[in-house]
Amino acid sequence: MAERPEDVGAKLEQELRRGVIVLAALSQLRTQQYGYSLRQALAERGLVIEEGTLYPLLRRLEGQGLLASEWRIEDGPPRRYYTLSPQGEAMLASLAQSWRNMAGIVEGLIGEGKAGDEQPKKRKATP
Amino acid sequence: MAERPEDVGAKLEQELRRGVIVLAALSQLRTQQYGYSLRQALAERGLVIEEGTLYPLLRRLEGQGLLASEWRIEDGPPRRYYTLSPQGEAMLASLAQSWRNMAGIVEGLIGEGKAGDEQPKKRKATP
DNA sequence: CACTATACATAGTATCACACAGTATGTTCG
DNA sequence: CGAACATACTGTGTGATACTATGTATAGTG
Repeated sequence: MAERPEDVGAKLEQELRRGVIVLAALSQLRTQQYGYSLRQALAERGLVIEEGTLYPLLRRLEGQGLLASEWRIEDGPPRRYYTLSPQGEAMLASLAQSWRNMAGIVEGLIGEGKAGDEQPKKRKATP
Repeated sequence: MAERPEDVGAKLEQELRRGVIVLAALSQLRTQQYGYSLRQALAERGLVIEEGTLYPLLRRLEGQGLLASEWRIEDGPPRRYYTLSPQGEAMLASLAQSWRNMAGIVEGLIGEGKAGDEQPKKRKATP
């Protein structure tokens, strides 16, 4: 079965989003949030994450010690509020660093070749 | 079992790399390359991809019609050379666009909160 | 009360990077 | 020559995880 190109594109874009999700979530949890509000905050900024993705993610990150959570009751229904733990902050800093590094590499990759356009280096047969 | 933080970090970084791999490979295949040389080219630019990842990836991308390949014999052992197909070029352009969009979002996310630091918007109870 | 938005949770599926192992062909050097 | 190493590709198995779909419950609204 030949896959439709728009499916392929969607899948690749999803993969692109995938690696970023954790970083995005952590970055927003510098201020305390509950899951639903976090999801909306991210969506507002252009990053849509499904509920079935976000909630398990938050539990996972908490299990890894990057987040701390507590139930709280205020206006509406009980909500589970999350914040960065100290390790979470450290991880966020580290991840942000990795991201910037990665972004630099990718920028270089997709930028080059427009001009330049050198051919692939042939493995030297007789040095 | 508590996961060691460096494992967690490594895994997250890997996830970060994951989404980028296809884009990186496509970007380099604007010039014809074989698998091994592609791997080296990417490694030189700071993106290390395992063989067990890259080779299947190339076959997959070819299966999706994004790449064209041919065996060729020159100096050394037979090598399978890959290049972008027209659809591959289109996909590369599209993905690069997605990437830039994503990069902008992430940049905004990790940049904000340093200053600013507004508290989480409370869902208005009475709209 | 029915209906919608909010809020969280879980089971099941599919995808995919990587580890690991294997095959085979150069190249180098004692 | 032949042992060791780099090159070049292939294949299997596994673990992690994003998403779909579905379920539960509460709060506000007509």
